[in-house]
Amino acid sequence: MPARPPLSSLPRTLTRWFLTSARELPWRTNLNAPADHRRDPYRTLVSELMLQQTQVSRVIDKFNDFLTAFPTPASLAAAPESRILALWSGLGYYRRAKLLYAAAKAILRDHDGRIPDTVEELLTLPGIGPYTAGAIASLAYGKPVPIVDGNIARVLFRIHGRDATHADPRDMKWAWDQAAQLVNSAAHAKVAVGGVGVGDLNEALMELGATICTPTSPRCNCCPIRSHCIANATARQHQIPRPKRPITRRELFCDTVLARSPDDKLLIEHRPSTGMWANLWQAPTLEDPTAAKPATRCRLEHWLNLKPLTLIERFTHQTTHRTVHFTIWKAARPTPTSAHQSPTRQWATREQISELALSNPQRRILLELSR
DNA sequence: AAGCCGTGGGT
DNA sequence: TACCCAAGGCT
Repeated sequence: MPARPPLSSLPRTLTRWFLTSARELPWRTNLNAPADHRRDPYRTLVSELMLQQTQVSRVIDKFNDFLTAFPTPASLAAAPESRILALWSGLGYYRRAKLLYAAAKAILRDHDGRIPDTVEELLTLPGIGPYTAGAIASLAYGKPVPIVDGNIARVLFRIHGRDATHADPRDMKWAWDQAAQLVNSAAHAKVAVGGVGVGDLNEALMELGATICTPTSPRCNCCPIRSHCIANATARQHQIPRPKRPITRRELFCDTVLARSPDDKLLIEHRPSTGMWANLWQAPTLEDPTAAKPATRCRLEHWLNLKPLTLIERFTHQTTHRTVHFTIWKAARPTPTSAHQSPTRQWATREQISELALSNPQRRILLELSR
């Protein structure tokens, strides 16, 4: 077996691979610019928030729409929150939209509309934790700071052949230390002579994890740093990292009523500002956390003061922590009377509804099942 | 500090 | 199919 090359040569090998084979993504704008101006900080901020726990393929269209609507931090900070949430529809983890909005306001108020360039300042902004702060500082500003996300942790565990898991804080601490060592060696070696910066090393590590060093079936034969990798040398790439312990999903029953008025409007209501799908809109939904089965027709008719109701569809919707059983009911020719009104309930056209913030199941209910 | 927060790609 | 888990952060 050939000896592994010194780890000090890894940053150069990796960044060279990255600069020649990186995917073209809308937030990677100036790959030919100097290393500390390669990315626009605002585009980096928005993309990093959208990319938290979310795959690249899910983000691209949302990112483009979002930047068309809010091209600058000032335009974002000045927008109504409802519009921001609407543009986030379908992305999931909707709290991120609210936090990004709060961050934009703080950037206008405390930083003169400029995205901060230090980890310390970035960490004070809502929605920005250790990973995102380091990502903005290094990717957008070329600062020599480490970052560790799920990808980079996996890559580092495998390179070093460490029997580790993302769930163990000690393993993650170790990964941050390793990432810092790599960044320091790259900064000292002044990889930047060729216009390559520490940001490129960080992004290269992520790109490798996302495209080559994937969780299951890594493509080791395409890997530019295969010769550095202990997991590959010992054929343990499939065992590293160890799987997280499985989560148990709670069941939730949602009974949703589709009510269409004679003038072709649908009844909608606003969800509370906490919990799942916070602040999103939905067709009136009875959600009983203690129920083990759908509500009875009688209870629903009484609840909304609408009858008769007919059952038109059932489906389940999975989230990370829940299995949501939807039962969809249709109200026969309701008239928009005060009986159905409440502070959070109103009638709206399909066109209006299509512009609102909706969860994916409610989008299906209100815009597809209602046809 | 463990649970919570969405959705769909990949296998 | 069912299950893992993704450019995490907040409470």
